[in-house]
Amino acid sequence: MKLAQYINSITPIPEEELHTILSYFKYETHSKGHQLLDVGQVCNKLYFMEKGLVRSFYVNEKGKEITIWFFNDEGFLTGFDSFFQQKPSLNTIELLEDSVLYSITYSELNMLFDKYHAMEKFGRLLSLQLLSDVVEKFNEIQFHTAKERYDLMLEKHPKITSRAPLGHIASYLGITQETLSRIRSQF
Amino acid sequence: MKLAQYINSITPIPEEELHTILSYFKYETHSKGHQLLDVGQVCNKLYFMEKGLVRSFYVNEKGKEITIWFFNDEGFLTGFDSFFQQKPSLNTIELLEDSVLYSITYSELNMLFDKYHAMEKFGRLLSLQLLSDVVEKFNEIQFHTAKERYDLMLEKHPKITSRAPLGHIASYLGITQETLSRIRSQF
DNA sequence: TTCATTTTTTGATATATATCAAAAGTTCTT
DNA sequence: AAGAACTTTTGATATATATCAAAAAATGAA
Repeated sequence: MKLAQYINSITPIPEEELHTILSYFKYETHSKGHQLLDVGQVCNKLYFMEKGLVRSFYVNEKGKEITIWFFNDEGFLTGFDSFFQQKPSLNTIELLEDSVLYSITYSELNMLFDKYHAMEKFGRLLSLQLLSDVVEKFNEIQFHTAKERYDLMLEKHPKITSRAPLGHIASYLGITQETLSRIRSQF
Repeated sequence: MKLAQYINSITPIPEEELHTILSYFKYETHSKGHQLLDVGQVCNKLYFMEKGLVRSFYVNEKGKEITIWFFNDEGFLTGFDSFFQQKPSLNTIELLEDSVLYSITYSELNMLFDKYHAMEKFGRLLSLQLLSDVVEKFNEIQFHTAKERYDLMLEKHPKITSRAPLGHIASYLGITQETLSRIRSQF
């Protein structure tokens, strides 16, 4: 199972503890278009994605959907603010492809954090990794031209760039879809 | 001591453990202009700031200093990437005012994480808070005009906005200092 | 397979902000 | 206190990207 490997690669967890931890994760599959989280809902689950493509977005004042992040690798995702602070979400999380996930609830996760020191450490290291990912994205977007942003995205996330719709990618990069279309046609 | 209160406000730590933890923090004062971290150095300290003003910046391809963050509240700061991954820093951390700090080394901190489950939890929650701060900053900057960015900064960080030089604020907001000067004069 | 819907492309024009240059103001040093 | 060095302001012009509009292409449903 990919999830076990993933956890162990971040920090080693004693066999028996890991076994208990894994037992709390529930296998879920959902098809394209399914919403894991909607605006106003309190996110109650942390997901591990085994396969699929997902995005988080919000609708701005002008009614336009702004994509905040994509996810397609093996790894954890959730409505971060909503989940960790248990408050209503400002964003929607939507599947862009049929996906395979494992989920754990907020209370189960916290129980495991309290029960196992190694699990708490895993949580700390995962948070630090998320932090570093966010900072990286930030640097890729601010201080770069539209073309540079797209090139960076092509380089760092080629799978997402080829699978997600142009409009979603454009809003993720903070540019209009017309501009992205022109950038693509220049090559 | 502000540091003890701060830690306890994030997660309660048993009296005796907290006492031991605090004993590892060293009081440091430095004057304006002092660099806590320079490019190429591996950051070895996590700082708690009790009083002062500090910024982190890098020098871009054109030789211009780009400010990444300011800090003036009571709270923790370090060269995050460099410290947590123990790799050479890409940024400089510089004091903009005489400051009062407490520091702990990387190895001491990790020793405490391993020794006390409550400390590990503190580390996890602190990382999550940093994550949420970074996401907030990101949203304030992307998708806003130069004027809106400045107004948001004025609103959220009035102390920094009045104490830091205009050029530093401009690069932090991702605009030129000429533009920021014009925004200010419009009021 | 066809029609309707959604997504992408192309074109013309507008606009916010950058860039370059120089003057004015402020702060630091001796 | 005077001069040097740095910071901020002001002006003129350039430019990347947005906006608005409509055509073309792709996708999905019946």
